[in-house]
Amino acid sequence: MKKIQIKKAVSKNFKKHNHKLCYETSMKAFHKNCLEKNLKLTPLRLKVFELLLKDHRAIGAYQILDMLSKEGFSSTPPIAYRVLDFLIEQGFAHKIERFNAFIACSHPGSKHSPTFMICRKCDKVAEMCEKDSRLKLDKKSLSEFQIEESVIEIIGICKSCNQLETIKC
Amino acid sequence: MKKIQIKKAVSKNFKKHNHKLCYETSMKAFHKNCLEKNLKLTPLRLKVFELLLKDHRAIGAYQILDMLSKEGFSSTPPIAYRVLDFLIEQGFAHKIERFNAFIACSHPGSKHSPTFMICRKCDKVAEMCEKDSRLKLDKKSLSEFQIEESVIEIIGICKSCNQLETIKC
DNA sequence: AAATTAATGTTATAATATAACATTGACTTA
DNA sequence: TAAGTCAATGTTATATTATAACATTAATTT
Ligand SMILES: [Zn+2]
Ligand SMILES: [Zn+2]
Ligand SMILES: [Zn+2]
Ligand SMILES: [Zn+2]
Repeated sequence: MKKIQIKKAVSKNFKKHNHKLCYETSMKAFHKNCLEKNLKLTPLRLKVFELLLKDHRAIGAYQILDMLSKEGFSSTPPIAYRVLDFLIEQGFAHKIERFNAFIACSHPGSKHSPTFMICRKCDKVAEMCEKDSRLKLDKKSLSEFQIEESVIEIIGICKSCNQLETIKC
Repeated sequence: MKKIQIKKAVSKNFKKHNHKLCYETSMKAFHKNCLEKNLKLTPLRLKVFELLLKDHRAIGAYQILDMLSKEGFSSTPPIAYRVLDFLIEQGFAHKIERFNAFIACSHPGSKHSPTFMICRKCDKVAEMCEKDSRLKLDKKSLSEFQIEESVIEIIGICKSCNQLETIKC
């Protein structure tokens, strides 16, 4: 039986959608990847990843610590930063540099340089897939600089927030 | 008499070059812009801009404070951050988000979203001009997100550092 | 000159992140 | 299985980056 995969644009993150499906798909991929790469999926790592998946919003390390504390986990700074390091290193999460905050990766499994769209009204974040975001650099620059990674963060207003604004007026 | 402007690629920032010329050109533009926009070019602002222009490297706020202190300026954190805010707001400087550090703008005069190439060996930074860096986003994303600004930071190894490495081997 | 505002000065503290070392628990391997 | 090893977590302390709030000074306007 063939799986039919309906490809959804990243902009769904900004709208109402079946988030349970998002969550479950990501969580399944997380489990699968950890198994394949023989990475230890500990309760702490699982919990932090769960928090990062909550609602397409980036969260700060200290917010994570608060939530860990409420759930009975130890919650001193290194606890959060170490798990975040692990998740980022393994390609399961990203840091949003602009906001010193963290979010689950939407295309997990290998390290990559993401492009984010970030709504400054609702704070929701969408990670674009590579084919939807291409940085075109001029030939000379490319020849003189060996690119290793990139930070691309687009800040603006998502359609939902924009429409709300229009209605208000 | 027509001015002949020899357009230099940003990659010059990574190489030996006539930096006195860089410095003077930028400083002249800073003075001119402040005059035109009726902005107060105070000793403090001038000094901070000067520091940011030093050598195509981004510097942190607390490094700036150290240097201000050595030059007899007051040097508590708000001193630096306020001047940096002014310079960024007016389009004379940028923050490199990835490193929480600041650098003079290479195309000053109006606010814009820069693209940086940053060498992780020598820490030198080059701000690309708009025509040399274009972010191509897919149509759907563009139609569903109103872009206001972007952070684009490319990290890698510059040609000079790369050659040094090769020679070493 | 008085009033107003912009810029700078100052004190305190918030927010983000890392260093260094201790403990625990799982996995080897003898 | 007991000893040894190593990865993960726990803990304390501290470093780094940034802002809030209010005071003073200098420039500009009235
Ligand atoms: Zn969702
Ligand atoms: Zn990703
Ligand atoms: Zn610029
Ligand atoms: Zn270099």
